Amino acid sequence: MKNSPKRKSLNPADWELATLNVIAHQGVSAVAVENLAKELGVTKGSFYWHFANRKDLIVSALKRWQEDDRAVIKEKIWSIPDPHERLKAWFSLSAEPLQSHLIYATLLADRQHDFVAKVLKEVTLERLAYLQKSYQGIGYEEASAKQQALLAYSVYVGYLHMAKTLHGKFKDSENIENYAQYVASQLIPHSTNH
Amino acid sequence: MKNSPKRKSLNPADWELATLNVIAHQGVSAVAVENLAKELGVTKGSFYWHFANRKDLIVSALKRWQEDDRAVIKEKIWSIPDPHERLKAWFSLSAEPLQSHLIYATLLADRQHDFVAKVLKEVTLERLAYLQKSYQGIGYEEASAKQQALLAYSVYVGYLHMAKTLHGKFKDSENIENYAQYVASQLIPHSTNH
DNA sequence: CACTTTCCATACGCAAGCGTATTGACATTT
DNA sequence: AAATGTCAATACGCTTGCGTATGGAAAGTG
Repeated sequence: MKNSPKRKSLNPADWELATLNVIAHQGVSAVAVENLAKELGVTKGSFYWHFANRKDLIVSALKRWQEDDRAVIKEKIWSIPDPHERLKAWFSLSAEPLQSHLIYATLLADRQHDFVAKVLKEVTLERLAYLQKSYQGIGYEEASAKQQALLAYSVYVGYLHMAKTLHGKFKDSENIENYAQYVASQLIPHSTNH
Repeated sequence: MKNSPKRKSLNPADWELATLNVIAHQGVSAVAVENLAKELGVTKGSFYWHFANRKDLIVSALKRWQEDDRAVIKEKIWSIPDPHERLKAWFSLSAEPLQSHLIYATLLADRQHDFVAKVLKEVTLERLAYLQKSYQGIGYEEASAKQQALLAYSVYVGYLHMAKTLHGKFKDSENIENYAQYVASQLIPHSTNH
């Protein structure tokens, strides 16, 4: 995991990415500047040149994650015009092993920190709004679309945790693609308009 | 939150319950013996008489939680003979604001610690097995009952997190009972045998 | 009343981890 | 070449929190 031999100077992005990596696998509380420094092949002295303090780093990293994630979803999901296909794409993407999912799941854990809770709430509400819109697009009225979006999103969140918690018992015995198909079939009513 | 004026001697159970309380609201990593001691009106000296170390305390507390939770669910859910009613009761219980739910949700977060992961996996597999059995009881064949159980359980887990993440925006605007009803209607097929 | 158990207080050592201060190496600019 | 800016190393202080050592009070027990 070390750096390439010929090291150029580090920039904030390097620290942020390394931070997101730690968050994804060990949570926010495991973010330690001295460890990160070691991982990046430098010492604390470097860190405090780029960032004011630890919180500054984490907030910056989360901001980066939020923006990147928003961009990906915008491009891969919300760009799809047909709401039915869009929902299918959503469930499909949910099953992909992206680091972004890992981070989201971990943040759900670390929401004790207020700055985490803030980002989390924003992202969640944003996604729920889009899901709701999609369901409205296939014929649900506003209130029921809201409920259905919440249900669908809960499945997503639950899936993330199950995948981690069950570890082997899950990925191996059940075929993930299979399961994703099943979930979609249960949560997306069969196309009504074509 | 202090103790009653006339304090009797503390026993391990007192420490375990206080620990579970902290876990429910702030997570495993927030369990600090000196804080617990202060909360219980004593000092560390007392703690290390009852427990070998911090990990010992947490493991004991989790064991207690696991046993208590198993007992409650066994009594309130698995005692119901009709599988259809049993599933309804499950979703109903899931929406109740029990501390046990809080703890479960928090443990999902703190599964970085191997001893947490262990308990978590046990509990989850146990619950999944029972859910699967219930679905088989209403006519699902084994494989699809397994998938459906996983789906239903994911909704439960997702719900726990949504409730926390969305905070006000959830409990207020939407009626929880309403939502629970809706979820049940989506995840339990209408009774086929009566 | 002695004596032992049980429970707790006090004081200490120690490691992890944040943040600061200072100095230095290298590159860029003037 | 000198001066400045950029990035990093080293050393230090400080807090939190775990675990240990030891002594003491209260309650039971003979």
